[in-house]
Amino acid sequence: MKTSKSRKDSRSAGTVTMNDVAEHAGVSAQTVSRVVSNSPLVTEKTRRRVQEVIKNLRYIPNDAARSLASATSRVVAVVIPTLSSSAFSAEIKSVIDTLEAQRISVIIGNTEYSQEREEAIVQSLLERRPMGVILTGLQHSAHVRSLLQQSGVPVIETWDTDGDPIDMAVGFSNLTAGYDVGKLLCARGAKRIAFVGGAREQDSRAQSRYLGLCRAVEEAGLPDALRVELQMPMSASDGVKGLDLVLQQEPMTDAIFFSADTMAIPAILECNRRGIRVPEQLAICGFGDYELAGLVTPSLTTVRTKPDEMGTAAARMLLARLNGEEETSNKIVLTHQLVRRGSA
Amino acid sequence: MKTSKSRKDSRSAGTVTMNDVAEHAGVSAQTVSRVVSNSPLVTEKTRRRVQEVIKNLRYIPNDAARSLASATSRVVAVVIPTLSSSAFSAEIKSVIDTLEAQRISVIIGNTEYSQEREEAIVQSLLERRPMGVILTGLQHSAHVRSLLQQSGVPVIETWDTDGDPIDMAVGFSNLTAGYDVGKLLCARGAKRIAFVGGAREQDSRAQSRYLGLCRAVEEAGLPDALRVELQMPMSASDGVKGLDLVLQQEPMTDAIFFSADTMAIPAILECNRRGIRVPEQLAICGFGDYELAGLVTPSLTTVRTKPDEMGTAAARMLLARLNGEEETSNKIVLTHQLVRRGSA
DNA sequence: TTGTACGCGTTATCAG
DNA sequence: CTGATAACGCGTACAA
Repeated sequence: MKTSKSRKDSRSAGTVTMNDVAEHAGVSAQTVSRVVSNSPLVTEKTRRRVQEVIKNLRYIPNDAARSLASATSRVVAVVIPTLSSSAFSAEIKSVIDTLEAQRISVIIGNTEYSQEREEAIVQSLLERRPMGVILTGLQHSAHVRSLLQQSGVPVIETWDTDGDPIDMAVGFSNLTAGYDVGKLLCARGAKRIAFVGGAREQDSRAQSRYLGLCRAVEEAGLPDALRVELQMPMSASDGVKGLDLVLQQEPMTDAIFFSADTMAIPAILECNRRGIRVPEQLAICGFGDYELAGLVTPSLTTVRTKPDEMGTAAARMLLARLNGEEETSNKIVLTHQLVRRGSA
Repeated sequence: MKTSKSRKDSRSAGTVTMNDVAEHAGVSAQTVSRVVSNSPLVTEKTRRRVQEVIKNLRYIPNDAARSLASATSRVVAVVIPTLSSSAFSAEIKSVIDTLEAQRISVIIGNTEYSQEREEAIVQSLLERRPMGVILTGLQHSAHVRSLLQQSGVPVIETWDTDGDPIDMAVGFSNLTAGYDVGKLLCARGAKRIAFVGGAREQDSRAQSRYLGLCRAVEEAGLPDALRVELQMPMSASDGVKGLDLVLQQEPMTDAIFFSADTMAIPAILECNRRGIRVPEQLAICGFGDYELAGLVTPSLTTVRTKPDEMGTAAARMLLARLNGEEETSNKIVLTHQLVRRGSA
């Protein structure tokens, strides 16, 4: 009879383990394990008995032990730049929904657009030995990249396909999207175009859209687009602020491309209030096709991307890799659509 | 020399463990463990040496092993009804930010307003032995409650304080908030008031707001408020739909209380479009004080709650419990404010 | 179909 | 201040 203070005593005593279930059911722990994991190698009868005991004892498997023994984790990490954008929320929702069926949980890392925070977050997330890591964008510090590559975890980068992924990527071309917007604005006859977005180092995707815009502007033989940089993440009031800054720096501006509908929608509202006629006097184009885009007056011309499809695609791509399926490509380019409405 | 196919071979071979670090550093694994966990019981010299090796070998601790051995998990689960509401996103962001400092990760469970999904999610999340579970609202199935209570995990319910928590709660009184709105609308002289929200069983918090509204309406001696129920989660177009349904069922309605700004804002925009004068002809009140509330015309009268403060408070409350701090109360009631603007 | 032996990578415990 | 040893709860491999 062991009397030494076993470690178990000091733990939350009441924890029911697989062995407890096994004893009560008169089977081996292994059989319980089989029942829990739905192995077909168990008689219907014993399965029922074991499940009964599981229920009575309220046994809940310990995932840490499972992970340790099986070297897999049922966790996927998603790292995003902000939680205050409906686009990223929608992406996460799709990822969660897609992975839930496989009983995989999602851990969220929130960088707030900071590369430093991204490093710390990735490092910390890797300790959970996730089955995959879903990042935002293609721009990451060398440290993050090497960390991820060393670890061998499948990595999926989202929201951008204008570059080479660490491993896999699902997104769209921000460059092309920006170019499309530029073409439209030029075709409308805009002469002085401005762009409002986050700092270029902070949000490289917005930067790509800006570059696309510039290309179109240049092709049209127009002067360079004014670029107004705001602090990320952007809020609705930044729409008004961006509008102010543009008009202040370049009063003759006749078209503004906002890097997100978050800003474009308030900008339209503000124009209405000030009596600035949209689009006649000032054309406005957003990005993201948020819900309200079609409901404001004039309705917002914007670029529709599909965050939910992107999330689903990312999750599927990851599952495919985990299932060892053959990959046709490591990069999925989703289409975006220029949704032409009233504001431009 | 062991030659049997050890299990290690079949694993992702390159994994560096604490023992590897120990060998390379010429110390015991225990010392490495102490260094990793910042134990003060290590000479500065050996600490440096070990850290050097950790860096060179790119050692990343295995959290599953840590959890198993220490019976703690550095994970907190947050269960919300939808990810498409900025309110819940804001709450989550605060929770993540507050917990990040303690290197605690957050796992998100998304119920989509389904109690069934909530059960499955809670069950599954408990397998991770989270340090705490943060739920939305006070309404949960008996199964969920007993599951949680049995497990012994600290539970924090948010967004509602009109009832008894399983364990702890942080929120505000939806009942009072609804009552405040009702008082305001009545004071404005509204005679026929309507409420637009989700199905009552799905969203008990909105239901409480409705009940508060009803009380005020009754006190004013007005006829019962019309209640229009929509499918959760609500989107912007539901604002227009809600408006339509109300006017269709009760054309003489002169005030609408929407259970969320998500709907109230599009409703205002739609009224503008249709030439319905707000608030003269139809007063509109929202809930949540979303960013755009102050930017539409007329600006939206609404109730401000503070999802971010709620998230922070919930996280802190949890940390306090984990630190064994004494609790003054198991329920924190945050204030809400009726923000009176142009629409009501 | 079921059971046994062992190891997964780490921390707790206690001896030095 | 450091190390040896024994768990932690489960899955893998193989035997029965």
